Amino acid sequence: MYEKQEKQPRRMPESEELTRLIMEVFLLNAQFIATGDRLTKDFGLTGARWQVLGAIRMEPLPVAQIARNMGLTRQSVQRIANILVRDGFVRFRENPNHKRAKLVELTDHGRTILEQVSSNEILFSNRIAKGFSPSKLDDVNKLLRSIRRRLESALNMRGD
Amino acid sequence: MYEKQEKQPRRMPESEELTRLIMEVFLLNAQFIATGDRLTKDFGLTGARWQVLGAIRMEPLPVAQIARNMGLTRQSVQRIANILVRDGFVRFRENPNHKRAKLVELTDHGRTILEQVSSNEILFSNRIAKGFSPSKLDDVNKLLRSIRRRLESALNMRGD
DNA sequence: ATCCTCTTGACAGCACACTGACATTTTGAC
DNA sequence: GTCAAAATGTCAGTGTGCTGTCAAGAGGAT
Repeated sequence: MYEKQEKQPRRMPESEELTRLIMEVFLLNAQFIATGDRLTKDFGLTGARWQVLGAIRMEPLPVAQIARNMGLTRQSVQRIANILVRDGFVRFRENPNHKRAKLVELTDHGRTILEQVSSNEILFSNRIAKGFSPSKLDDVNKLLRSIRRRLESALNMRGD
Repeated sequence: MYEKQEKQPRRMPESEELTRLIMEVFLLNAQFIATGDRLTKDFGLTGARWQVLGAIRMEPLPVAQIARNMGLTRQSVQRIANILVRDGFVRFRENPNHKRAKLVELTDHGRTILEQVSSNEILFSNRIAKGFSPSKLDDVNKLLRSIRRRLESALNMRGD
């Protein structure tokens, strides 16, 4: 039917496994996001907003710094930060070191909520991870990281 | 400084590893998406549109069926499908078995482009996966899947 | 001090995915 | 056959992330 087969290159066995891994990562990523939303929605948060709160748990930071720490763009974090201010979890504070880059700081309410979500998250995470070998999980982490490194190198090489 | 520590529950070691795994999955997911966009953009596609094309490579399917196969919502796939029709990669065909659920079918142009992208993807994937043990990748897949299963169970249990 | 560069926040637009609601069609229980 | 339930497409709205562009601020070289 489709006679012009054009000789597709052969896919190596490890490449087939990688393809399955990609699908699994997509599904798992979706599940993690759903879980984060689920753990936070009763507190008037979402997964993304919760992550931003967590990023300033220790110390107030400017939006751009939060973005760098999280591997996101300034604009994405700015959008979240504005919502968090609107909803009272966070406030902007003058930055003595930089007039333009105001600090994002937890309000008392924000900190209280963050502590509660954290408690729930720890209990939930303990339950999910129970029975898995930490060293085996670490092996998985290392392998995933090495795949990611290869992808980053491959993409940054040629025409970005 | 924040004296009311409220006794946070203790996080188990395997839970700490799981937390790192979550971050790694987020980063890897982003990298996969970037890679997909990169492999397709020269052909007038995006990662998401390419995936839909791949879903009907073997046989035309209705939008809702594609969505189920890919783990997405009908509405998301419908949006992509409409764009693919607009751009000439795909057409809607009457479905003899179902008046409402039209079949999404590759056009000649769509199939040609898909073959080219597939060739590039196979070469790229072979290169990325080279040196990884297929059985080790399979182990990783299995572990990720089992984590996902646990999350799905945990979320579907209590008040969804 | 001046100039150039980088950083930062702000605004606009796009891609992708989700939910909710509605009408139409199909399916299945009766 | 009838009728309720499920599936399907459609429309509207939301959340999250991206890019690009612009002006204001900060930092460094001269």
